[in-house]
Amino acid sequence: MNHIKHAILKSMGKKWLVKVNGWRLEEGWEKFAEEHDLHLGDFLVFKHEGDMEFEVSIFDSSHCDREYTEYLLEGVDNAEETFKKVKFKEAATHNCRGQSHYQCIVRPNYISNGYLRLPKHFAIANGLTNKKCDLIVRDERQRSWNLRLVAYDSCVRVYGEWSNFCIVNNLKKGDYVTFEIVPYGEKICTIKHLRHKKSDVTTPMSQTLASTSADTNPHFISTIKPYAFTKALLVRYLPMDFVKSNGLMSRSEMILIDEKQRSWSVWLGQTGHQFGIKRGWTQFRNANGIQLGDTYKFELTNNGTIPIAHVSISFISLVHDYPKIPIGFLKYLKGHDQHEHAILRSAGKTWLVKVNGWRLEEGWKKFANENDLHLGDMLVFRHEGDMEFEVSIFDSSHCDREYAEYLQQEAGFNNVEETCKKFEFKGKSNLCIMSSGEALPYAEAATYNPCSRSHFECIVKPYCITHSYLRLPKHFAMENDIFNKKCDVIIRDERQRSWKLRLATHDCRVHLLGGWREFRVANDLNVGDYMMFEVIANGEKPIWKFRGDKPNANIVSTRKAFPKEEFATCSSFTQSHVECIVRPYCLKRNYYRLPRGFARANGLINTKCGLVIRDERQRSWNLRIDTYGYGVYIAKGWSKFRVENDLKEGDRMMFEVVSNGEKPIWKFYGKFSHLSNLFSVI
DNA sequence: GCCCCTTCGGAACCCAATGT
DNA sequence: ACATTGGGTTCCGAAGGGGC
Repeated sequence: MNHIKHAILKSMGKKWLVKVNGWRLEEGWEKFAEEHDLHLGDFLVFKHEGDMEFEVSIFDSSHCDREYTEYLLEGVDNAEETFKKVKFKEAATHNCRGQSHYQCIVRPNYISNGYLRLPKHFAIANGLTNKKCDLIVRDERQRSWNLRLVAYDSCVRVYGEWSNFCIVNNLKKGDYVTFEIVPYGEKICTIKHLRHKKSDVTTPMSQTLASTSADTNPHFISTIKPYAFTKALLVRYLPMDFVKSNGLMSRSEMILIDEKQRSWSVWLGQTGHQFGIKRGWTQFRNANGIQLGDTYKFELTNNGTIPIAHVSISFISLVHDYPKIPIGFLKYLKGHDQHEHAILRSAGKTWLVKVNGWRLEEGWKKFANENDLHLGDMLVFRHEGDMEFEVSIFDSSHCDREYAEYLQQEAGFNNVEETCKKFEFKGKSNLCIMSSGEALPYAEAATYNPCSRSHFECIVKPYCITHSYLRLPKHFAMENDIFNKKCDVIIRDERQRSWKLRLATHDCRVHLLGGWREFRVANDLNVGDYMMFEVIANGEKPIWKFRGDKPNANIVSTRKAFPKEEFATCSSFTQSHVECIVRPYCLKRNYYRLPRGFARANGLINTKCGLVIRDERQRSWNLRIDTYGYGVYIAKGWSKFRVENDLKEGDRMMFEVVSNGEKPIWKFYGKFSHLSNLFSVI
């Protein structure tokens, strides 16, 4: 395999040549990703067809093959032909947003006002400005509402049955809803209500979480016991060997990530000899509809100060219970609802499975057992028509099970060509996931070294709080080619939450904005706090990792050496006085730069003239005032003055303008090492 | 359904410190 | 002597929110 330099990716009848460097897809991959509009959370299946040619299937958040989804949008109604292409996957993913999507948190006035206001960018992107037209909103249950879209006052609003829509869909303050524009005739456009769910404080709208890792983290599998339904304050016990082996006894807080990738903050604590979740469990249990007897996997994915655990239930139910065909896929099976059975095919064998209300029932367990399904396995169902599905099974090695078994038998295989014929592997479309510590291919994970990646460290400045952006260091911007680049950036924080922010260059500086405030608040960043951003992937949508704790020695920015109260290096308390601090450059160079305000007030802008400075002991020095570019300086004679007054870095001094003629005369009030001294003089 | 005031986000500008 | 960089301020349009 090492000699292979290129791979050919095939999708939708087209081919892309991609450079292979070791085991990494490099040159050409970005083009492939761009042309397929890949998003974070999309899921790819690579089927090797020999000679490094891969047929790539792309799955998006609807659980359905992208190609088929696009086909549907075109309004084609040839069901049988279409079903030949249909696939769905049974795995948690996240949502991706495009211009035709609009996501918002429901505000109280959305309901009380009786209208919904659409953001301008969304309205423009979809040609809804300057338009008055009828509108149909269809919800997840295919119910329709007739609404009226009205644009005026630079706003686009939706009236009509909006109130009814809110009531029937039980929309409340804090819920978030997603709309997708679906073309439907000339004058009527359909905004399709995709979904709504309660947002919680730990899950801001902008966040989209990374998927869980491969099956390599400490975990245990258990069932929900009756005590999980007792009083909220009682401990929801964790197995003690798990607790001890992972050092959880010393922790008081934990983040649980559920299958919808929502994060939940819970308190840990001890009761007698038991240890477990004290607070927060009830909310987690209720929100996830956890029932007595449910089997679940508790996987510790990060064991930092605040450990992070992924709790999954439906993976297990795939094996022990009866799986349900995803809602998103049901619409593609229209016309097949009279079928009582489905045929599943895998590895050349077939299983007859009873279908009840789109749930796979009788026969499923046999299929699961005979295919030895395990927690974390992923299945891809390809509908071949007439409710016959070809099922591909992927295990935690990311390889098709059939192939993995072959590998085991043929350990140390040499017949690459023969093997590759059967080979399929899957990978997250986004390099972020591929390169994250947990999800790296194993060989790569072992050599993962964050220090080798491009990163920058900085301190939170006051402007970061008062303004909604962070300026990025120039060297970092150049190094990562983000100068003059306008794009989204995904930042994954220490709690494994992902944030979508934006990069933009203004005034020759690259800014991190569009969600900066939200990110800062959620990560409790305040003036003086340390921050480190590390580049994980640097494509069209860069992905960075954020760290808020300093890994080692103090990091002091050059400007940090002068705390906030000293930042106003010179502040003239009247036009004729100036207080100054001796900066390092004043010692290295033969000049001192005057504050522009003071220079302006005393007519010194663009001036070159002599200057006399007298001290309190009536000693005097002849100096010169000079103008270089934008600055006004005390130039010639400065060094002598500095030495004779024994000025050192950090010393404060004050000058008073005595006369302002052709050769100004200033009075020097000596140096003050401390602010208090300065005040006593004033 | 319309209007108007407030708040927010972000682009542009100003200025000081320091690098070359 | 000029260039570069970083921190801070100002201004203005867009969005939020509430009254009628």
